[in-house]
Amino acid sequence: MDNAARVTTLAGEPCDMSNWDAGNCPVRDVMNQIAGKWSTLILELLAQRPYRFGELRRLVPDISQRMLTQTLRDLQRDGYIDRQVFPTKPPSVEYSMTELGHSLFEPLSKVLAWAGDNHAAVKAARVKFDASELG
Amino acid sequence: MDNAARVTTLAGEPCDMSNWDAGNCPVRDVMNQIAGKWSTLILELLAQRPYRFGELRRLVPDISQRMLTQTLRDLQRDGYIDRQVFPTKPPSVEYSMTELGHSLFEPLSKVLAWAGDNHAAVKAARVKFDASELG
DNA sequence: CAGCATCCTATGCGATACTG
DNA sequence: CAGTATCGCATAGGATGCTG
Repeated sequence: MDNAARVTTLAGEPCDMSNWDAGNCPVRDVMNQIAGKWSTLILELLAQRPYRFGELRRLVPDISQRMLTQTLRDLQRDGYIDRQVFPTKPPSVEYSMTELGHSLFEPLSKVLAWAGDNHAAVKAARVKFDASELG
Repeated sequence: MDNAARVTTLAGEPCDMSNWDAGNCPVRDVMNQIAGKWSTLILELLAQRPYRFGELRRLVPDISQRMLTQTLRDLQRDGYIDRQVFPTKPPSVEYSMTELGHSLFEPLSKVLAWAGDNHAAVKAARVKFDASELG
């Protein structure tokens, strides 16, 4: 086995790094989506309960409706959330998390919790690093 | 309490969404870094054992040395990895994961494992979604 | 209400060349 | 070997206006 081209990941899965393009490597293919600027926030909200488009917009005030639409579409495309249209007048659209989404959010929520618990340590590391960069 | 501006996240932490800029929201501040194209890959490698710059370069053949340098610097800045210079000739630099990095990688590795386990389901969801977009 | 279309800017990232 | 410096592109994302 060519050690320079193939490595065993901690997840226990061999991953051919000479072909680690986004479509071929599960890690990169999946992470690329949830790595978006707003994806984790939307997932965190929809993990609690379904929300309508306008509710999400109000809950995340600094998102443009362009990005909200696009993020929801991408998450729906990957199977994490469902989109249900109520043909009322005016129409209303409700987004909810799928089973696949919940199963992703289970480990993901641990990372988000880690971020909350260790944000101070990370910020402290940055200050220290930036200080040592001077002089 | 203004429900439109404040919500309780699943992590159990109130997060003022009217001020959810990257520097203020732990989730966004931490995720923004590990969301980079190469961060999770480098973390996955360094979680196993320390590596030198050139080794990482060979293990991830399609990364430019510019991005490898920048990714390593960013991860070091956030306190996830250490950089030790051996003043040999030619010099050699070894990167290793810190305790903070390992504590982050513990939950993160679960997400990466999820990606490996559910990559097929995600790809299937995409095919289904794209098909329903036509006609 | 829940979008889509258009335009524009910021920047992540790659390619190439040079250095202690 | 392990970087830095410069250039250039592709795309993520924001602002604004229009629609069923």
